[in-house]
Amino acid sequence: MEDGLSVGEAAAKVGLTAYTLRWYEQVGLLEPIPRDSAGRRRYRLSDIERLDLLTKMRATGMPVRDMVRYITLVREGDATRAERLAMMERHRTAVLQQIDDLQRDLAVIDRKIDRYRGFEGVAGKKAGPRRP
Amino acid sequence: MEDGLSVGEAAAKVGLTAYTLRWYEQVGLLEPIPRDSAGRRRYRLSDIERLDLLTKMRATGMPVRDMVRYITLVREGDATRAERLAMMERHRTAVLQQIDDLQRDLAVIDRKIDRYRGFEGVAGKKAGPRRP
DNA sequence: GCTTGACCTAGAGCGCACTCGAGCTGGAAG
DNA sequence: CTTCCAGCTCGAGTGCGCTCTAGGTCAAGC
Repeated sequence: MEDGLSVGEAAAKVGLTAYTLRWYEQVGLLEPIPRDSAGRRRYRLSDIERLDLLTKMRATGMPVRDMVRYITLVREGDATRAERLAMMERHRTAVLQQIDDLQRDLAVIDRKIDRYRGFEGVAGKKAGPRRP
Repeated sequence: MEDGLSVGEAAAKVGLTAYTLRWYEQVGLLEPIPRDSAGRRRYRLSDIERLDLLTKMRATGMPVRDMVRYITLVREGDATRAERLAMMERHRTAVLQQIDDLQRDLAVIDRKIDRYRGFEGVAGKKAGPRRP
C-alpha cells in the first residue's frame, strides 16, 4: 500500500476515466502527478481535491479551456486571487442563468406533458392536425 | 409578402441558424418545408411551433437522436401518444435531475468563492500550499 | 441590364471533450 | 517461471451538433 491512488483508483474516486485523468494532466489541469518506482502515477490527496473541484466546474458547463486558464492562475500564485475570484463569480452567474433557463424550458415541456395527459384516453381528433 | 417565413427569418425567430434549420429538416426533425415558386423554403406557423418545442428539448439536453425518435412517433400518429408522453416524462425527470445536480455543484463553487472572499485583502499564506 | 444578396444542394470540415489502439513495461500471484 | 493485470506513451479516432465551402439559381432594386 503505497501512499496515493493509482490512476484507476483516482478515476473511480472522482468519477472520470483513467484516460481522462491522463488527458487532464496533459492539457495542464493537473500538476505532473508523482510516479512510483515503476513510473506509475500516484495521486495525492491534493490532486484528488483539485479533481473534485475541476469536476464540479466541468459539470456546471465550464469549458476545459477556461478551467485551464483558472489553473494557470492558480499556478501563478497569490497575485491572481482576484482574477480567480472574478472567474468563479462570473461562472456562478452563468450557472444560475443556466438553471433559470432550464426551469423556463422545463415549463414548456411540462405544458406539453399536460396536453398529452389531457387527451389521454380520449377518442377524438381523428384527422385533425397532429401537434408534435 | 408571401405567407410563411424564409429560412433566414425562421432562423432568427427561433434562435438557430439557417444552416441548422436545413440540417434539422435533413435529419428528419422537420417535415419537408414547402417551397415557393423559386424553390425557397417557406416556414409555416406549424413549422415554427415545432421548432419552438424542439429548441426547448435541445436546450434541456435532449440528444438530437432522441428528438428524431420523438418526431418519428409524432408522424406515426395517435397510436404513439403514450410512448411520446413517456418520453417526455422521462425527459422531464432528467431535466429535474440536471437542475438538482447543477445546484449541488454550484454549492461547491459557492464555497470556493466564499474562501476566496474570506482571504480577500488578507496578507498571509506566504508559502503555504496553494489551494486551487 | 446588371449587381446584389438571399437562397439552393452536396458534401466536407470543425471544435469539443474525450476515448481508444498499439506496443511495451513491470510488479504480483499461482 | 509464466501469466496476468494495470499502467505507460504517443498518436489517432470517435461522436456530437452543428457550420461552412463551392458552385450555382433567382428575383428585386438601381
